[in-house]
Amino acid sequence: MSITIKDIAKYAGVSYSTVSKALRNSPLVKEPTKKKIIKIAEELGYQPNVVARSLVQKKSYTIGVVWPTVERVAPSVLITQINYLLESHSYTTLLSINKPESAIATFNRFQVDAILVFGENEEDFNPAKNYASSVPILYYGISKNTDYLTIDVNRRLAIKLAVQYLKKIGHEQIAYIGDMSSTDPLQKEKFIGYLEALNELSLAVKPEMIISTNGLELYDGYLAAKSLWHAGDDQVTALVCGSYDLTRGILRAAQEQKKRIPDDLSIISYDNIPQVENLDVRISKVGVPIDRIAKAITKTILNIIDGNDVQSSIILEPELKVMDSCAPLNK
Amino acid sequence: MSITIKDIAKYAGVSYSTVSKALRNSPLVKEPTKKKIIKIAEELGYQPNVVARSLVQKKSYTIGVVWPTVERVAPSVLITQINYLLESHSYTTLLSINKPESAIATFNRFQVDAILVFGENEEDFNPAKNYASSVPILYYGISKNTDYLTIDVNRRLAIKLAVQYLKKIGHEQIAYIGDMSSTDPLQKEKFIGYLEALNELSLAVKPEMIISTNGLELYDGYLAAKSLWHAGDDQVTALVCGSYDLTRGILRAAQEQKKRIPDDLSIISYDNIPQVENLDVRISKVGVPIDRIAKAITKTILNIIDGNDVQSSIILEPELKVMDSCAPLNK
DNA sequence: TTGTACGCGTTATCAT
DNA sequence: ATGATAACGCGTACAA
Repeated sequence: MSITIKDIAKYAGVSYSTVSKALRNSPLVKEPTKKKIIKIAEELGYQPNVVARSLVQKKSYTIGVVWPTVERVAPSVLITQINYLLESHSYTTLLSINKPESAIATFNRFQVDAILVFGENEEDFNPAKNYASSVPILYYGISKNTDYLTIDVNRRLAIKLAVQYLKKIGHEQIAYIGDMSSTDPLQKEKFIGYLEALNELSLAVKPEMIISTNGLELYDGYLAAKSLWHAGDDQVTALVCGSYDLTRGILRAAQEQKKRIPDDLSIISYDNIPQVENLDVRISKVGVPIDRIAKAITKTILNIIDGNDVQSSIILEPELKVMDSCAPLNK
Repeated sequence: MSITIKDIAKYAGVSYSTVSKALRNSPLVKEPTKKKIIKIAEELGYQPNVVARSLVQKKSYTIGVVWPTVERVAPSVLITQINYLLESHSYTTLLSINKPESAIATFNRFQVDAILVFGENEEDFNPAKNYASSVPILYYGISKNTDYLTIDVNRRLAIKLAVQYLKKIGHEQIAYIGDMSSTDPLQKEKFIGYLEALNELSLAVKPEMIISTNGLELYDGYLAAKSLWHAGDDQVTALVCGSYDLTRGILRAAQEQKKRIPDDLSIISYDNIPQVENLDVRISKVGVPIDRIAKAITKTILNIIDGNDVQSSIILEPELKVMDSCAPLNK
């Protein structure tokens, strides 16, 4: 049985409405009384009951996050940052790992102020289902065009930027390593970016320079890099890689094969996260910086809650950051 | 603005308390009225307001899970199962990725019925801090002995079982691959189990047969296995491995080195999860089966909520499941 | 069988 | 500056 403002009131010899005001730091309470009440509250270990508060305020200062794939490591950095940013705006973040439909229902019953849905493999996900929700929902990482509020990053353009830059510094034999095996449309987007870029730059598409991995783990990248070189053709001078973990694997393979970076091979990695620069070689990276994504999502959520107008479909544009892993090609 | 039982009452031409009873399937309401009310509720898309309900019932039918390490893949299967089991008991699971202290405070304000804390690297975690909580807390994966309610698996015995079995079928050169580099006490426990088993069986401890990885990823296992064989000593006839992902890497390395399993090498892997059997070779595994852990945790939580007596420190004992990856040693 | 009234803990409005 | 009181949505004892 936790203690309430009424307990504090009895203790302090004031009415409980005064306690409420004091704890909310209202100017309608005299300084000394306020001090006294706050002190008592602390002593008793008072914890405001959010349930009662949100009942009267119709606001819970809580954001529900639908997180159906705990298994996937990728967006975890993102959710961590969003959690932090929202906290600094005194919002609490709660996650549900249920299926979107039931998670959204849960959050509705909990009267959260907004719901953030992380996209997953399309199979059991379909925003068109139009989940009944009186709470505004923001979707992230949904490739489909929908009538719903979405925010996402431009993966296609990211890879294009990488290819374009490599061409600009003289490379023409540019390989791509990424996961095209899965049904994940997000991965496909990147590959399309690669193909489009080659086309626009009038570079030939060579099948042996396209390696599809069977996953997004380090080892998958390691294998892919080895198979790229196994062909024995050392023509490849530059490489675009679809994710951070794959890049790590590629570096390991390069080390093993005594390939020097960037002397023998220039590399640009997708995933604009700080970790990329902490690898053995400071790798060039492309994509929307993760903190920019986190900020954009947080801001959008707060806007939605405040009833401000928001674009129904926000696309974040990628940035290329060139580090040590790229060198011009001298023929 | 979501709709309430009052809206339904107006619509159905009854009082709202009748609606409340009908929706709770009370026998005090006539069947036809009940049917009618339920139908209307569905049509209007009524969602009971948990906030109001838990205020009056002092029960939210919600379990808070403190999940400070979204990044770690390991326990994600576990939380998924727990979530499912609790759901089938009509409890909702909510996660917080905040630090334990603030997550616990949050869940207290939300009046959850119980809190489940997943242990993490000890650094910023210390149950001795005695977080103020009027809600019962259950800790999982805390190695330290505390006064708090804990439930955990016996990792040390698990590895011992593996070593003992290998000895029984004739092996004497038994290697161990695991992560001893981190400060994670859970990993250390496993290693201690290995050493104790060797001692008890009067087997020599050979440093070259103990490979410490620098992580728990597939690639770490791959590297470890290679370095084990690189020593050129092919004396090792059996191997105990500290985790599922490491085992996957070891298998890859074995494939590459044309080592046959179990003919050239017997393997037992820690982590008693179904996935282990789906690898190229059906690997023997040891540990507490994940669904048994999930069931035990769920049951304990429900017991705590119902006010039943629970052991303050529950230890789950491991099982060894021998599959294709072990063969007797014929000298 | 159905309706009325009260309380859960809090905030907000009005009166003192 | 402080206190009394009505709401928020729901469940339940009690009255009808």
